[in-house]
Amino acid sequence: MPQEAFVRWSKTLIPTMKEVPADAEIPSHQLMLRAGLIRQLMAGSYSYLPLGWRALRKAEAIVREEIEAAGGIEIHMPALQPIDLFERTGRREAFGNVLFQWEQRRGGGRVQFALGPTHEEVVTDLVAKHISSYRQLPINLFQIQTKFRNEERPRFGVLRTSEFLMKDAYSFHATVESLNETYKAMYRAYCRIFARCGVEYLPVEAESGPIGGDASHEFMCPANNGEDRIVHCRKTGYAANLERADTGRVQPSLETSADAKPITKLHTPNVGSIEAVCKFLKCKPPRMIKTLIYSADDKAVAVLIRGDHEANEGKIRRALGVTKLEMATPEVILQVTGAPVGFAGPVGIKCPIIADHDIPLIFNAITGANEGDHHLTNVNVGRDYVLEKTFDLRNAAAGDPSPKGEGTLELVHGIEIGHVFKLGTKYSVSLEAYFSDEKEQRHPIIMGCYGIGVNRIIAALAETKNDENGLIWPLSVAPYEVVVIPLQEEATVVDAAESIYTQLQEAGVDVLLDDRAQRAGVKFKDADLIGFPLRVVIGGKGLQEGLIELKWRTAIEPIKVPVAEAMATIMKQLADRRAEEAASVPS
RNA sequence: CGGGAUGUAGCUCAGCUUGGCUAGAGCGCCUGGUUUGGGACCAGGAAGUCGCAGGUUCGAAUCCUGUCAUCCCGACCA
Repeated sequence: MPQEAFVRWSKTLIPTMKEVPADAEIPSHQLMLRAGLIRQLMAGSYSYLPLGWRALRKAEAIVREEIEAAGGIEIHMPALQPIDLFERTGRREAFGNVLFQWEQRRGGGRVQFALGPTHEEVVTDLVAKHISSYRQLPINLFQIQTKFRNEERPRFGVLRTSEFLMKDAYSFHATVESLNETYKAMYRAYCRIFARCGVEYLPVEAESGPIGGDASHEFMCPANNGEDRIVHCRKTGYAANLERADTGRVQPSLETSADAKPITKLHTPNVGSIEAVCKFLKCKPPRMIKTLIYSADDKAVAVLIRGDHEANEGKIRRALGVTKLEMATPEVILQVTGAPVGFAGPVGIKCPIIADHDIPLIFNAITGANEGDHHLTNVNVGRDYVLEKTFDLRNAAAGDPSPKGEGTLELVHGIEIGHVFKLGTKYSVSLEAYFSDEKEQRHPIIMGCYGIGVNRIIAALAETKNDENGLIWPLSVAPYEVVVIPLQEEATVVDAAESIYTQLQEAGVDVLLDDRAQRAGVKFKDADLIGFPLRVVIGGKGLQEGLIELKWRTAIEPIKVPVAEAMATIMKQLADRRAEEAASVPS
């Protein structure tokens, strides 16, 4: 961070709040507001005040350093983009309402604009125009820039906003091997970035699109208020987005159990949902077979899922080998089941059936009777319905075996702070970014893309690193590393504080002087709330004994040092703490 | 977009059920004084078209209708 004019509390804008604003619910939002880091303009739009902006810029600087070390070349592309580019990649429709777009008069005509939600189109177009030979590849271009997304529902303070700072990098390659190499380098850079910022992170396997395999990883910060759900196995280290996670189960026996009770039809008037049936029959959802009717490439198919599980449409699509999958209409359901919605079951249904691995394990199951207002009980595999094999068709759940063969999965919430993705040639083909190889053969350029939500690094830190007194910053991204607090307004105290403050400033330490005419309690409370890593207190009493006081935000007790040794001690402690933080950064 | 809640001073909120004089409190802010190592005290003061519009009424922060905004749950989220 560049050296800047001395900053005194009284000359900057740090509007701390004693009370919790009514609109903020989660800790990061409340604390960032109370500590005076941000202020809301409207839903999903926040101003970054001096402290918040400083933290954000420090995180940004770390991101820039590491991406450059990984071979990234910084550019800056316009947020304002022609809608035409999104038409060409089909993403105008894919983004839908998320894309900010409008039409405006210009010259004699009308132009259609969009605000960039991300820059695959713009960067691919740029590369298409200027790269034509394998000799120019690979190249890795990145920028740190404001992105715009018309989120249907911005929420959680600064965690989900319609305008945010993103580092987006795009790599271009002649070969998949080259892509894999850059992917690995960026993956490593991401680990270093999050470690340096002091934010906990967990790389998880994510939906990978057309390339498959290990083509996509999300970097999650485990947090109770995170919007994403991930499964994690402590024993094997397996971690994946819930959408994507394998469950590690195997196909069970499809034979009818010997002591199966005879099948029985029950009258269940107006009781359609799983919940309602359970209440009516006084049973638990794991004994129910949920029969979901889908239209798969326009053909009806029944998907059997245990009552307490969630169907995973991606897995169903893959098991069926279809591209189009949607819930069937009530008409189709009536046709294949002979009953209104809510009473479907596998027994006697007039369409193909596929079942999740857990279905045959339900002994004496309860399911719809394919007849209005009726359910069947004691339904058993083999005797009452036949399956050739079973599939993994549902979201993983806590307690499932890890796909790595040992250990069990647990479910945790996470804040997505980064995403690396092997794109392949989707954008290069649609935007005609081709290169010629050494034999003059033309190929679409192979791409990777890599995003980091810089605001989310700060928000994730605020969300996960705090205590009842306020925020707790690591040195690396703290708005200021040190706050110097003179407790009285007597000249001796003020002079001593000014002296330390000036020396720290000259030594390159990021320091703020709390020169307000406030009582000690107010200054201490604010310092804790904001979470400056180190607090230097100069008070009349201590000064009489020739002592000043150092207190780390994370420490319980302060350290008292003679004035003459203060600078040396502070510098030493800062160096130690920096080394400590650096030790957690992977090489 | 469906469901729920809330809009009164910079912040937190009371007042609204049962309409009635000049709309209140605490914190913050300004002035003066006393204080001074963990969100001080006393005295005085500034600050609000009660979200907005319409309606009912002699009279509306309060009742009715509409509208806007914000928050929460859900749907959505390259």
